[in-house]
Amino acid sequence: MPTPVLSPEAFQRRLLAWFDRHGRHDLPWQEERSPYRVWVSEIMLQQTQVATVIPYFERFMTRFPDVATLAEADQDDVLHLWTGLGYYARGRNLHKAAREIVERHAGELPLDLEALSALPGIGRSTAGAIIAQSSGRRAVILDGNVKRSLARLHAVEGWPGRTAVSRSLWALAEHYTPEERLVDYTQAMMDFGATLCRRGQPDCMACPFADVCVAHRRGEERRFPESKPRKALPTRTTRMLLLQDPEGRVLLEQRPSSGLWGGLWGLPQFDDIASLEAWLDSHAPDAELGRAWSPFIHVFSHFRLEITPQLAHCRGASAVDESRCWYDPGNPASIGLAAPVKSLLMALSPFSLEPPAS
DNA sequence: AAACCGGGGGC
DNA sequence: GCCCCAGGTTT
Repeated sequence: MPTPVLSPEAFQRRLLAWFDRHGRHDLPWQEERSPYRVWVSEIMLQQTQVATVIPYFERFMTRFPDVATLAEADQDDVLHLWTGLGYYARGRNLHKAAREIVERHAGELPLDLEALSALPGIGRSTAGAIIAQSSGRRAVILDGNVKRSLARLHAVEGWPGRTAVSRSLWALAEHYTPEERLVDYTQAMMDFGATLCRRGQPDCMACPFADVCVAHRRGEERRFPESKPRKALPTRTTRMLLLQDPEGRVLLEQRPSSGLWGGLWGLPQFDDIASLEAWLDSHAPDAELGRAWSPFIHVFSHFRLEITPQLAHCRGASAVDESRCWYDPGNPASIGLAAPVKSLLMALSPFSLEPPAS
């Protein structure tokens, strides 16, 4: 664990003094603090800011006032009230967990870490928040706001997604967590990160920890927590078949409507030369392989595609259906083409003799 | 355009 | 057990 900047008692004293004056004390789930209300609010807050969540929370509680009502509801009803919040998997998990709570826990949220985190959609931090907020028992939280605050306060190096960094932050969170006033303490930690130790503009002038914050003393508060390392783009490889008929037309296929190049027209694509040849055997038995052009790279936001164009020639035009057509490079039809396919076809046109540059 | 986020899931 | 991703929004 990084060296704590304060004793737990000093940390709690400063934080709670700040919270009493500047924290949020009138959120809907702060009145009538049942485990159920805290749970639903925590799930909603995982994905959305407080101001947006409030009306959704109110509607949800009116329609599903308790675990049993939620468990009995149709999933569609639940997702209907979730509409606009996004991340529907979490709405589905909430519903599924309600049914498990009815079946396995007699309709009451189990207030221990292990049983809570076994429920779908509830992990270590959310389980801690539910326990602390609804029972006042000691439990540790580490959501995004807390991670950011602790990382700055101690200048914890590295991206919190890394196991070692996460372990350090959990250890610090554990170190500072008090035995008393857990409801206020956990709310204070979340509020502190959300409203003062913000990601973009931390309000260090108003911060009760400015004198001990390592990042602030170094003038580097914006550097923590470190962001996810930009990974070098992975490279995938593919072969694109340029099958030409005697008139020089090229066979195109329409791609599936979703996914990469969804709905656009492209060349038949294969992972390797063997599957390309197998495809030719069944679709154009008279075709003869021509030469392969040198590979070139097409860059996407999340990967690089190394494309090896493979020429082939056939005598007659083989079967064409709704998702196949013969494309004349000298007289191009107006159809949507994937960018690298377009440059390949232009390279085939009578006015160009060379494959595209890489 | 990129960062963000707790949990789930793949390996 | 480690790492990556989904899925919308915020910056």
